[in-house]
Amino acid sequence: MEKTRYQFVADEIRRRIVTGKYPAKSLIPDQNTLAEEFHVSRMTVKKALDGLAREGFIYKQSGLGTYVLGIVPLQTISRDSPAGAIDGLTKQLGEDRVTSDIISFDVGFPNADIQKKLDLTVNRPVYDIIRLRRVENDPFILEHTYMPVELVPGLTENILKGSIYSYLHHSLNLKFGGAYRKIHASLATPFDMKYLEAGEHDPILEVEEIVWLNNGKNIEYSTARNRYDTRSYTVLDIR
Amino acid sequence: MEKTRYQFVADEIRRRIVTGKYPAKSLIPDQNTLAEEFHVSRMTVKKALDGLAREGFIYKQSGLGTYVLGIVPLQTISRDSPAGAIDGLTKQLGEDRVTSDIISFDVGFPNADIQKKLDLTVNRPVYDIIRLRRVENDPFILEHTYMPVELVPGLTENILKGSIYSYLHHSLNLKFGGAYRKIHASLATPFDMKYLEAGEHDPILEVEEIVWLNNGKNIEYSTARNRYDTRSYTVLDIR
DNA sequence: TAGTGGTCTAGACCACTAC
DNA sequence: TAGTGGTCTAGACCACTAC
Repeated sequence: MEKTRYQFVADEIRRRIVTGKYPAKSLIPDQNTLAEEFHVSRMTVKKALDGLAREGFIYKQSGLGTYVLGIVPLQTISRDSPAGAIDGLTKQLGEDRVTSDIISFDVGFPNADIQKKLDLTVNRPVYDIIRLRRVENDPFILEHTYMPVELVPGLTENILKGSIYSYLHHSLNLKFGGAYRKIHASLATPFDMKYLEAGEHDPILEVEEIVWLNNGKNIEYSTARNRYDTRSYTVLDIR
Repeated sequence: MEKTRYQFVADEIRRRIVTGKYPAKSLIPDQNTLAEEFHVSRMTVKKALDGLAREGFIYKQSGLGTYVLGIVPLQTISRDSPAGAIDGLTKQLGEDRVTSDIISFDVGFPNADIQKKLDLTVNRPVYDIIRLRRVENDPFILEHTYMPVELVPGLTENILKGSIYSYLHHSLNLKFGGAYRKIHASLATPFDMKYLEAGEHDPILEVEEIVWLNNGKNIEYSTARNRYDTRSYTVLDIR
């Protein structure tokens, strides 16, 4: 797993910004100077800077130069979801802090809605999993997940108690392509009241999502529900 | 405003995907073939395809080729917020359908929280605006906006009744750099009940955001509140 | 007028995949 | 072994900015 040159350049410039060597609102050296310093072509420097611009570290203005952006007030509370959160709660919060109760774990043929969401025909079975994710033992997320059996062979209760995502990544060697999410506020159901210890009139934040692999196949349709006072969802939107 | 070559190529390939000339899940021609067809270099084709991959239209696999992604079930209800919505409600829904009631329009020195959110010192005045945005006359979003006066000179009630964003873009010629958003579910306040016609126990979806310009200056801190049954927030997250 | 970042080229070498 | 996309180069021309 060798680092490419543009990754090396991007990592180093990012480090200089984070450590204050390139202070917020200052101009960084121009692309030709950086190309000389790193012994790469200007195109390679540009590719590194393009990535940093997408991450929100810098902005480039043709004719003027490249500026360091003031760090966005990323006062992300530790339980907030980062923008690109696709790697599951366990990775986000650390393995020790997250545990999962399995509320139900079934297999069946998908109904019309799930067929559409997962892009499956009716005769392809899906897992139907409900878990309560706990953080330091407090109930945190009530997660209802559908996954095509054919893409996730060998799922066991043991895996469900830990991290599905780690199983997908490391054991099945699957790679994510992207996710489509929809965030709602909704009313607490008796289910929420029972498992999330929500009050009758507590609002619930629900994240509904479809996740697909880098080969384009849909791997998951799920809803994740939180009590309104335990979590927000954050998005960083550049350009 | 001439189109660049890679934009031309991207637009044409996007058109072929949308019209079905390149069907979902099929391989599109390789980069060399496309380069020949469009009379451009392979790097230019690659740049076009990189953009389409970020938009979620295709995925590329080294050694194999470039595939058309199945269209994500973008069953985006018309009132949902698209992922990159930064252009204001008026542009999103069309000028005819959106009107605004001005609930309050003040100027003052920013408190500590607003100073931090807008990266201002205390002696720089800010507008403090509360508007009720209506869609086809129904109350829709209760919007509380702070903006630095020095960046938005000449704001009037007339502008507030229409679209602030159109004023920023077309009259002041400002360009957005990005936004940081935080989405919450929260309890209805008496204010929500009065203006959004929310019931006492209706959950509220709140989008809190900081918007900055392409020169890195923060232009807006705002909260936008909706009744839970009128709007979701959607995010497309690639790779 | 000198300096900036954006675009574009023609060619090279690479790792990976399928056969 | 042939074909794919990824990376990288050295150089060119451009529009735009500041002086």
